[in-house]
Amino acid sequence: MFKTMKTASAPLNLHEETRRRLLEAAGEIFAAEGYRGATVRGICERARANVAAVNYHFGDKEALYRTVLRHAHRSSLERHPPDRGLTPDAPPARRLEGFIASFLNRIFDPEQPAWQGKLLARELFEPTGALNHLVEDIRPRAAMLRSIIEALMGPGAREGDVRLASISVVGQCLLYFHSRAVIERLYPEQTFGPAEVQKIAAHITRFSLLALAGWRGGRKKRRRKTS
Amino acid sequence: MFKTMKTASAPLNLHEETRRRLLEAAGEIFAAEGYRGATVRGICERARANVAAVNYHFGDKEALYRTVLRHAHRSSLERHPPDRGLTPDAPPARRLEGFIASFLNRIFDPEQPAWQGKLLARELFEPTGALNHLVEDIRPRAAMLRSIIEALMGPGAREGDVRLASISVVGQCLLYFHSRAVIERLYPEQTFGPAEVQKIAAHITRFSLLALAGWRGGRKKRRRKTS
Amino acid sequence: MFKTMKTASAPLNLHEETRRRLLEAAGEIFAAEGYRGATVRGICERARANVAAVNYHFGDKEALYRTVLRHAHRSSLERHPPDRGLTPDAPPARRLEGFIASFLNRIFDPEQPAWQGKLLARELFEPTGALNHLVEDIRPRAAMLRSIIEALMGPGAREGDVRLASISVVGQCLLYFHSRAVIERLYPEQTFGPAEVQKIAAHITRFSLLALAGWRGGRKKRRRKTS
Amino acid sequence: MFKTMKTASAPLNLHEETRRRLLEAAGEIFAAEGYRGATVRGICERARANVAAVNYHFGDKEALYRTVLRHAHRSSLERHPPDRGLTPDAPPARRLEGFIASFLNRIFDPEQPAWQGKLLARELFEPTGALNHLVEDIRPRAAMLRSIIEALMGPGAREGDVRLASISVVGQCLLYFHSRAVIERLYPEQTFGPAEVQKIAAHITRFSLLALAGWRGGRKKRRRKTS
DNA sequence: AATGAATGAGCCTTCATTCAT
DNA sequence: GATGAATGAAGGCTCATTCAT
Repeated sequence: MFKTMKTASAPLNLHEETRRRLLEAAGEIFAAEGYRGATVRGICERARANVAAVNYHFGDKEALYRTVLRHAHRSSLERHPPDRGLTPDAPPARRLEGFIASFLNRIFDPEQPAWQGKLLARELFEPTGALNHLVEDIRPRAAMLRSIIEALMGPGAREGDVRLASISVVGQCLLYFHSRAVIERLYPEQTFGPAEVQKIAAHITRFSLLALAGWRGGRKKRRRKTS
Repeated sequence: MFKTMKTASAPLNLHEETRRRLLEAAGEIFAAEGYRGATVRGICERARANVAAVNYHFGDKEALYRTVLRHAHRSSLERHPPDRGLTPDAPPARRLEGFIASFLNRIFDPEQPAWQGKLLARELFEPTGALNHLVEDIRPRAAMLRSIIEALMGPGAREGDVRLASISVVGQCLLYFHSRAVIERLYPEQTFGPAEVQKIAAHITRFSLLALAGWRGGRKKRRRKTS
Repeated sequence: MFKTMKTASAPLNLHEETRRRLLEAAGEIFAAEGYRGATVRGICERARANVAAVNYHFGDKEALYRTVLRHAHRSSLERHPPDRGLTPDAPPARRLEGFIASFLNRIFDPEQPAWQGKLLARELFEPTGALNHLVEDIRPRAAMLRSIIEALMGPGAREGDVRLASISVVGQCLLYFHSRAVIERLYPEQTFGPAEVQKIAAHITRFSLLALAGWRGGRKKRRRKTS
Repeated sequence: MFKTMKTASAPLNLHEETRRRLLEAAGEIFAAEGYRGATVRGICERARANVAAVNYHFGDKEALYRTVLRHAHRSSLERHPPDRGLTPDAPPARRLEGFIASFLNRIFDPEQPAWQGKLLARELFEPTGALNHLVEDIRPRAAMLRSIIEALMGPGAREGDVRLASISVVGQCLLYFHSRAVIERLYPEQTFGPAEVQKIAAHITRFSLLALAGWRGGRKKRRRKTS
């Protein structure tokens, strides 16, 4: 009985363990060197695995890359769910606040391995084809944000405006993701501890809510004007 | 002396001409394929030069890359001055509009080889030291934007708020630069011709102006409240 | 003794069954892909056996190949006896017809796994010693053909002529075996269904009988001339 | 002057010389090991060339193979032209004799490197795709043979019969090509010096002419009968 | 000065084989 | 006895670089 348990768990664990090590090593190297710059040999070496391990576990280099990318994005999403536990019937302003806060927390999560962000940024800026798969993971969140913004803009909001506004919101967050190095150099006194991140989230939320409120008001006014 | 004159006359022109063609070809290919993806052969072919021309003129591939980067760095901002010719005493709303429009036009300029921005952005992933110089070029533009926003926020604006607001404005623009690939996949119907870019610029301007106006109003209200 | 009985009963059947399946699968794949083109994995997969089964049952890939070759060697001629059941006292023309038809049917037999002949033929390129055994199997059939031809050529036939004529007959048949690929490319409309094969056999038979008849007649004529 | 001659001829010779050595080495190794069994590394080694030489001179392994194959076939054809200098208006019997003799001389040419025949035989029996190109070289000769046979069969010859008869003629020759090893073992006393080859050619010619003559006669007779 | 033929290091991948279970 | 996860040697090919001219 002991034996069967052993054969049923230990080898599986070894298998999974090797796989995990490969993913970890691949993530770091892909992030540091890019897809083409990374070498299967280097990844296997760092993972203390055989040269053929990548092909054995994942098929080929590209499949490994896709897996790493998805893994990074999903683990990040799981640690900071974009809805923050708020149901769709919560007040839209609070939902927006939750969305933005979770977004920023994802970006600045000190627990998340540094390579995950770098890897995602690389793929967003320099797509390799794996982006197509990744976008499918992004799509539902984009839809969620649009529904929040639609609620904030009011019933008469045009689809195009909702879309542009959602991009405006995301853009304010993502700048800290893509251009953090520049911001840190422009404003060295700016730090990104939990308190500061919360402040930034509050700012973006307020900035966006004000814009959206004004939009709604502006539409009304303009309507009155034109009518 | 005779020798240098010889090398400095007609042959030098050819020499320089080849060098120039190499730089241009390299820029386009580096931007399109990335550093690893670009091949020396491909660059030389497009520049109608010899296979050995890169090594002959620049030493090796990496030196060529650095030179291209420096080159791009120089000429990037000349075509689209951030103030769009507006003097500092123009109305701040118009100055903001000019800033945003010039920013977006730079990103989507179909004339300007797209690679210049791309190459600069690549520094964010693979800092080679050029980033520090780059930031110095950015600094005055950031100051200009802050001055615009300060004017829009009113005299009582806190420095931190101005800074965050300026980041909010820039973030809305830069998203189109960093994550264009994602946007194109999420919204395939979205195109980026001159008319659309103008629409986007108008949206960002309006979104930001509304937020800033609300901020001012909000501050007043809150002051009244707190006082 | 107990032990051997154990291995010789039910488990042995499974053992032998797997071995048999491996041989069959190997034969088909070796014939289709060649020795180098065949993969141990592919063979084991088709045989629904473990990856290591080949090494376990046969030692290594080459030993499997040799075994398959020997196997094919044995069962090749049993299905199409060269005399087609005709007794030696049948008319020689009919015996020739039978010989040729059986030869061609062997080549084009859709039932018999094509690989058997192919594997034997491969010996011609990569002699492994099996060729000598193969020739011994061929020898009696060659003798039979010569006796048929001798009968057709008449009593005065010289041994050298009989031999060359027998080669002429065999050559006409074997071309379809060795150069089928070329024939199919030169004459794409040519197919090799049972009806066509029968036509071909009839052609070769007629062609050969006419030649042999002419030979006999020619000899007579020439004798008269020279006498 | 001497210098320019040197630079204009020596490098070219070296280039061509390397190419030639590669072809020679490739021919031998492809013939011995087959397409898959041969390695680019091994070929380059034997040709005392760089590992990349094959890709440099021929593009890839397959292109090298095609070139070698064609080269072997064409050089063989050039040494023994199938028409043997006979014009199409020569008597068809003489043309057939020439065709067969040149075919056999090609097969038994002691000057031709042994690998050329082996290589061709391999490709005929185990096509790799290069055969499609090779067949285009074969096609005109097949047409030539058919025209000879048509002339011998007389004006009423059906196309199908002409084709089968041409295959019969070629088959008689090719047996010595494909199955020489078997013949040598079956009839050890048979040698293949120039005199014997001429004898064989004479036999095949006579055998075929008799068959074709009989065919013509047979047709006439049968016509009379059926009419 | 400028070329382009030639090089060799190194990449991804495949595959027969092994070994612990 | 039989498995299948894991190995490492080797293969074809690419590409930056060199060197004789």
